[in-house]
Amino acid sequence: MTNEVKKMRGRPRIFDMDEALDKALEIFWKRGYEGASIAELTETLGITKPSLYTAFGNKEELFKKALSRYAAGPVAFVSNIVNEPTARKVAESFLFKSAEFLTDASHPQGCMIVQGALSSGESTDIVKNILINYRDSYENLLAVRFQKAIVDGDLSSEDDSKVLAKYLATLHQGMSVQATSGATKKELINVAKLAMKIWPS
Amino acid sequence: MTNEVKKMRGRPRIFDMDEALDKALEIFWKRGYEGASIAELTETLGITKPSLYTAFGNKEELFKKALSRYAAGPVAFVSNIVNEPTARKVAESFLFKSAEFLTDASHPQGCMIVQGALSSGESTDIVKNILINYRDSYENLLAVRFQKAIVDGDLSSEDDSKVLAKYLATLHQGMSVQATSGATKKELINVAKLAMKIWPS
DNA sequence: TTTATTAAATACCAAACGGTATATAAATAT
DNA sequence: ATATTTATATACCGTTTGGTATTTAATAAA
Repeated sequence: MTNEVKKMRGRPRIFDMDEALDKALEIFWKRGYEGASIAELTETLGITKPSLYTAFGNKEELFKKALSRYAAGPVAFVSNIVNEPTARKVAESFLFKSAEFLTDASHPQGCMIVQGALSSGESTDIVKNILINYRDSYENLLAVRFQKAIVDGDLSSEDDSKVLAKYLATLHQGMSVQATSGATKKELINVAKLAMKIWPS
Repeated sequence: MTNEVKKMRGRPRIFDMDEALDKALEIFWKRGYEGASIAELTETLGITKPSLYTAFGNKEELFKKALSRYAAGPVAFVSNIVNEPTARKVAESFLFKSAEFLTDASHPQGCMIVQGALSSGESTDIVKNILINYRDSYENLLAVRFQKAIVDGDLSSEDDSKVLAKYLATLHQGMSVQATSGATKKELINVAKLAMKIWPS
């Protein structure tokens, strides 16, 4: 029916926005929000500053878009984890997939949502809070899933879904720091195995 | 014998270096290396830039000195933890004291050694590596202690001292991120309690 | 009292920061 | 063909960055 290629009005963009966004994502992932300079971004994307600004708004907007792409791409697996049949499988999947993902050599080590803006100047408070919300959000996803497991009888009513979720989130965030510092996949898997020994059922 | 007050040669320094270092430490702790600007540092210390530079060298030197002070002061307890009588007490002490320290309202939340320079520009690679070494160093302190515990019969020969140490270090680093993101002492203590359930002996 | 030494205060530096004004080029709509 | 729209490229903006040259003040040694 309608043509796939939209005929836009003005001069056509010379670069692919999604490809550019992927490159920007990699810079932000590696450098953090503050550590990624517009200069490095434009060089890596192969475009000029005005092109970057007309396409993405400003640095903060670009970061937000790269972050959305990160959430929908590399770490999309987290959202699916809650579909595992048991709470134990959810926890295992979360820890082991984290260990693998965080040390994967095909992209920067560690998690962008964890390290994107931890300690930085006052000017980055907005970005810092966005990342805090993301972290809270996936921790909450786990907590809700474990609460359901308690109702299902999969976990005991004496288990604390929120504490279990925070335990996993804490491990994930710690593993992210470890990965950035050079820890190997093997080491993190061993940590994950050990961590799973607390699992109640 | 020798006088306590050294009579220095030139014009006397108008400020106390240790007090200034404490203030600098707090800024670096809160902002990270990159996020702490010379402007904020001089304002907080109440001294001018040339005074800061003659007293401490440059930003990197000041950071290193603040970091030494941090290691010898706020987190000195970590070095003493290995003196606990059993491996279990070492682990408990490490996790519970971390939970308390990281959320203590009397100073910035989280650990400077963890968050001082995680993701940042290329120019901070030296500082990044210094912090990695600090983290490796205290993880190693724990590993050595647990190896001794294996020899003592306090831990089984089937336990892996390095994995146990990395497990604790990972939790500490994760708790640091949690503390910075607003987690309470109570929440982190619950995580620590849960984490201790894996303990082999 | 002079000299040497060290710190203070003011003013300044080049470079990098995020961001834009201006002009031009390339497309569609009329 | 012309007008409109949007992206490009070049050059520029003020601000902030970490760091200093220069002068002056305060002490101890000679």
